[in-house]
Amino acid sequence: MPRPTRESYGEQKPPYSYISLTAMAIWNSAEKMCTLAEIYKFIMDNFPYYRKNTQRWQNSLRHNLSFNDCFIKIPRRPDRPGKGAYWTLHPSAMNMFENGSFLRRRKRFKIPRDEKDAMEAGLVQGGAPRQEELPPGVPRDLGHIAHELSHHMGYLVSPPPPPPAVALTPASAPAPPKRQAFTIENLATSDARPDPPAPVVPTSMYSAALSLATLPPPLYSSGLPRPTHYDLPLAALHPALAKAVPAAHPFDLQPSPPTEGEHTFRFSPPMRTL
DNA sequence: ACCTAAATCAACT
DNA sequence: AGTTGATTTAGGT
Repeated sequence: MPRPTRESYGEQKPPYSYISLTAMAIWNSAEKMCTLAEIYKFIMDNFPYYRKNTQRWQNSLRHNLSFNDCFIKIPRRPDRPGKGAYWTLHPSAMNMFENGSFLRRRKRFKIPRDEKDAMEAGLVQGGAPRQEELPPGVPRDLGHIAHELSHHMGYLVSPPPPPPAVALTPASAPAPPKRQAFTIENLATSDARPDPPAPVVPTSMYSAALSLATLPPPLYSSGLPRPTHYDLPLAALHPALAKAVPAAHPFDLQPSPPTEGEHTFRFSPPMRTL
């Protein structure tokens, strides 16, 4: 039996929930976040089944985005005009499919009330999850998901990030890499050569960092003093990722003095004048 | 059979 | 484009 590929479901409904499909679209995107239109496109491009009934399933998909706490809406920056906000995954939602089923999670992901409130009120501090909220199984589960996705879909990673939301200093835009297999390894490292034990990268942390970096000024200045930095719990940061992030983005991402025994990284978005 | 996540329909913004 | 509620369907045990 041939290995299933992204096209192998044909007109049949793929064994993925809308949540799974949406997560795939987000993971597949270079910046680990995308617009509704991009999510639609990803699904339709890859699953012929969804090329019809669009009114029905797209309504359901939107319902999912709003209803599920695992999806976070990132408002579009004014200097990045276009339609709709960006959607990304909540950093703590990475073990959603730990039971190996992409049809139904063991439990619905809900973020705690207080965190939700903090997010809505300040958003700045709330966007960075506290270390202890990350379930221990995160790395393994992420690896599992990536493996599943590449197995089922024969996935290809999209081209490199376009100029990120933050103003770029790029003397050299990274050359468009060849399309690579959709693995955490390839997401994390720019050179194709794996480090020995291939530790799994918490890409969710990368998302969190990027999410903060792309917060529009109104959000991180609303009512609050504008922070000069965030201390992010990038506890398990893969060395390759640590290198990759500053390469693509001009902000500082450096180890800060460990507080309370935990590793955090000081993340300083570039200051912009409004 | 039961529990509850996911899908659907739909009104409202 | 996004939010919310009500209701039905169906996955997992």
